[in-house]
Amino acid sequence: MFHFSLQIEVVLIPPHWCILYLLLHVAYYIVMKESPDYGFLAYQGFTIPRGPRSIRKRRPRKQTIEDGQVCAFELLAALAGKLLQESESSASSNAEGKDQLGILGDGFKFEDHKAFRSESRDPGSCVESAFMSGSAVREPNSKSSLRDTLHLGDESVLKHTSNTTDTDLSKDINLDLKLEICTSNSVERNLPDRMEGISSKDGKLCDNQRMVVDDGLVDKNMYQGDFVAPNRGSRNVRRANYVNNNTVINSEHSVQLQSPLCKDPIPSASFAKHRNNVKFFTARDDDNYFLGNNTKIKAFRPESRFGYRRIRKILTSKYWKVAPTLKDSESSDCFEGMKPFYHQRRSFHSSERIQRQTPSKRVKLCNNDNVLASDDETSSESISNSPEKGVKRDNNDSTPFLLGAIGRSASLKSLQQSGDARVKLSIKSFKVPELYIEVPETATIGSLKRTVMEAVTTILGGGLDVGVVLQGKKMRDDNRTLQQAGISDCSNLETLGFTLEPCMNQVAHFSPKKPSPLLSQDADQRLPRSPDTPNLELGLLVPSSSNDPPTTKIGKPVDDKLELGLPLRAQAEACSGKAVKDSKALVPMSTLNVEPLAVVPLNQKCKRSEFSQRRTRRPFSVNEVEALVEAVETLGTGRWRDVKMRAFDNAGHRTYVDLKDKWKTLVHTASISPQQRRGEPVPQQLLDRVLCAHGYWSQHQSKQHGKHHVEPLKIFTDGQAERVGA
DNA sequence: CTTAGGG
DNA sequence: CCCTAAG
Repeated sequence: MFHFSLQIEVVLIPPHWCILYLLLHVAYYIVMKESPDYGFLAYQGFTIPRGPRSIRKRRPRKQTIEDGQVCAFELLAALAGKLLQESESSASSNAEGKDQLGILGDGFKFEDHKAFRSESRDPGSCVESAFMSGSAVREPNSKSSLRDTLHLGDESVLKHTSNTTDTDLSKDINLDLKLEICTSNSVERNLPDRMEGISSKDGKLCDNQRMVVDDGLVDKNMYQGDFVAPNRGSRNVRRANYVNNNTVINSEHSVQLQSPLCKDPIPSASFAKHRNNVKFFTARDDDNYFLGNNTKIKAFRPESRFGYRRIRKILTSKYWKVAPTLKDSESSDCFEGMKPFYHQRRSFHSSERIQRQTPSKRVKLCNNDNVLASDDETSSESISNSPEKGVKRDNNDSTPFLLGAIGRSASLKSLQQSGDARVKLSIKSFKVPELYIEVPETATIGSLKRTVMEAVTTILGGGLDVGVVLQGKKMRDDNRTLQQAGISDCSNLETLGFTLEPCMNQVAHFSPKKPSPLLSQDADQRLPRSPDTPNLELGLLVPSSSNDPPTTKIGKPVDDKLELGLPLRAQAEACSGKAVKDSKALVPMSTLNVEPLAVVPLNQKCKRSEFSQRRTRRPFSVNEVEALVEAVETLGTGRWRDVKMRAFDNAGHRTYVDLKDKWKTLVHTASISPQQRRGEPVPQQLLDRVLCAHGYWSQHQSKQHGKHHVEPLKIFTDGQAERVGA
């Protein structure tokens, strides 16, 4: 049970822009709760508990601590976010959004790695992978360590919202963990990994602290990320650099954290694969923090673009229900990449499945007593929140520790300025991908902790994408504007949720083959699919406050813009190149797709939309239809895969089955009277072509492979079809 | 994994 | 869109 929360600002993009930009100011806090109550160990079987049955039973954190056990793992993970802000228009609006996020600064605390070391007492383990909160470190016995560490509270949020300013926003991260214990398991390995970071902040948290994470699993290679933590108030940021080539950050405002490079060389070819570049940075001045995440995880088996469905399937149906033995060939396949991490039997897996996970409970960090509160509600949304459950802050305000639901609350605001509407929202928590952990029964609690930590760090450090869920539906189309998705509608904000999920590079729209190393898959996904869009450039990266030099978070010579911008642009270029290749490349559905999502009653969302979630509906735009028609005219109706590649190659969604289905409906649509048609009207001309092509290919049996090349019927247009077909 | 169809 | 049976 991890509680993970963060705050995100979503900037609405001008209507016609096809890019969805999210700027995430993310602070991660991960806490792992290992209280015996969990019963992880209790499970002998292969089934894994979905989550803590009863969190309430858990003992207060402090107690655990007292027991001398590591109560929680705290992890500061960096997550990347992309933000686009239009500088010009934003200028005016910035005033409002200015002090929005202060998350990182106060929210996190980094500790000395010494503490960690002290922590590692596990006989068998070399290093304790647990993260201790700063306070904890200092005062191991302190019960309130967590609390201190985390400055999470509604207050901050509120302040934030109110733009009061420097308030800290902190978030917690909730993770649902599944543990699988195999009796037959073998020895665990301890691979120390460490993440080190420095965070600065003016507030309560110690500035210049650094965090060291020891992750047994992670190899040096695994984490080759840079974590940049925002430095809000501190002038001096101290930077710990364990990484070989770390750059030092001198920026006053920024701090850079470098993720762990382990000294321990753990030879594993597989590790090489896991490289993360995580950037965690924030800008202090304008209060805009950017989290850049450049991570790429290959741990997961690459999924073909066409195959995401498969994964989905796996995740969704049978597998997820069955407690993950991972015996499944399929599932193992999916995760196979992960295995290398754990040499022997130890392994953890994370998958999208998580998202569908049901009844997982969320644990929230609580106040002074370090109590963990659980949120019973379906994991599905970060949306729902239960402030009431939260514990107060140390301030003893009665303010609930946790923020309200994501998007919910006053913090949301949309204003129309300069024609640019903005949506502001805060995210209470992120859902993190499910983790599968396998440890021997004989493993010690400490090793279990380490294992979890490893898994968590691996996941967080390397491969998460942010998912957007609206009304229980995943918003998969990154090209869609918030407006189009209906997010602009204030009333819907409550149903807006975010998830962290394993990245699926493969699904990325662009350069699926291999994303540029610089780019994070994250970025990938968020990039506008169509290069055509003039606005691409804009979108990318203009930091919300373009004027915020402070954002220089990156200590490197490069300024933040560069940091972010370059990669993105590069990618964009790549894309465009590709696009060029595929003349059929679809034009962003942007303008055409106006169809907002139906508004679903809030209640519905709770309804475990989490698991059997249907893909979000993405009506085909006219452009897409045209591309489809064109492709079918050329290729015929039996080669959907080819059609897909030809015209929708870079449309991450849109499987060939989708195309086939669409064609089916198009044919139907074309055959009915215009009055009976619904949805975005398809130009009659296109429908005519549909009929022509349909007729033509029906006769030519394009589907039959035996057939030789049938002439594409590009020739016809309109009325000529008949003739040709004959 | 693809196709083809039904739901 | 989903799901599945069939290549």
